[in-house]
Amino acid sequence: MVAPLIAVVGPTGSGKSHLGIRIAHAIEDLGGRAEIINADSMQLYRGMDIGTAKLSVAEREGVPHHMLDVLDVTDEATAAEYQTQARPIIEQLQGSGTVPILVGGSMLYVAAVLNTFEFPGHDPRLRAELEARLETGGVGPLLEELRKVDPVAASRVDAANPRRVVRALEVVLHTGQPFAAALPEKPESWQPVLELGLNSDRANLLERLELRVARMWQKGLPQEVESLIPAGLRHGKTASRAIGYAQALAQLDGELTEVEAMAETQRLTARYARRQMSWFRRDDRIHWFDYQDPTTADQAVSRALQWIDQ
RNA sequence: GGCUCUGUAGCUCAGUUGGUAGAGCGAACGACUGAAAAUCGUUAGGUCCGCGGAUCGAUGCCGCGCGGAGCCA
Repeated sequence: MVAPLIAVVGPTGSGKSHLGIRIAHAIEDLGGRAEIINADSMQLYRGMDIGTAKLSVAEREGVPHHMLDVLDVTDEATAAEYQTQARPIIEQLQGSGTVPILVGGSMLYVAAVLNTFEFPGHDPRLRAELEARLETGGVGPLLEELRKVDPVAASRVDAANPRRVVRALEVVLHTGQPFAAALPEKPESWQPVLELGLNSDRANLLERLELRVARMWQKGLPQEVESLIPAGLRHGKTASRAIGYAQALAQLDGELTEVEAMAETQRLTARYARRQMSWFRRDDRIHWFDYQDPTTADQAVSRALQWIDQ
């Protein structure tokens, strides 16, 4: 009997982690087993706890968590790598009758697991070379070259987005195959999944996020960041850009005052939440719940139990 | 009290030798498949501090107010 898959998504600060725990406990109460797979790109990093709102061991209430603290701050996190690691864990749990609950808000990471998609090849050296060329010559020449080697891809990529052009060229030059550069109309599910979404009205979410950031500073985010500097936080390609961490670093360097660092973090967090929603809104598998509604947790839990039951 | 500078989008500021205005950031919305807490696109915002004057025409020139900054007494 293969256990069914559940996912909890939504913008930062909407309470995904706690809902995940609630659902896991509800399953345990019925004699089943459930474990959580983190789908937050920044919670992958060891030592990044306060700024990523990572659940402490106590807060996990005995529910096993996977894909947490698996990277060093100097490692680069990528959705493709995440996909290759998270999927086997999910399949393994399912094989042993344990319900996997994917919890996280990193849009591309969630999609990489939930949708049928294989990332085309990657070549770090070629990538670095293309990025260097972008740095010196701008997108123009790169777009020109892409036009020569793959006209179809060139006409479909977002020409104004250097990152997309670089990736398209990387894929074509590395694989020798044309690059699709466009997604299928309708994403196909990797396997059946119950996707639960947590959100509320934006004004309320913004209020919560502001509080949350202030609390991160109270809990000592700058100190956490300082302790990660010897580990190489400054040199991490992805980790050093994490919202809150970059600002706390700037504060430590005297480039921002504490007030400015917090304000900047609040601003970026709000913007991030919006982008998350603009991504998740398109996924019509998601059943949305309002975190302000006191019956939400119960409703979501019963939905999950129903899903497992069938 | 005197002198100088200053008041333009939510914020910081450009600008118009007089023909009713723009950029960055922010906001709202969207895209997105090996950096996604990334990257990129679209749109909406303005009695150009107020009143009066000369002018065909003022945000711009002149006068008088009001607000802000600095210097001198």
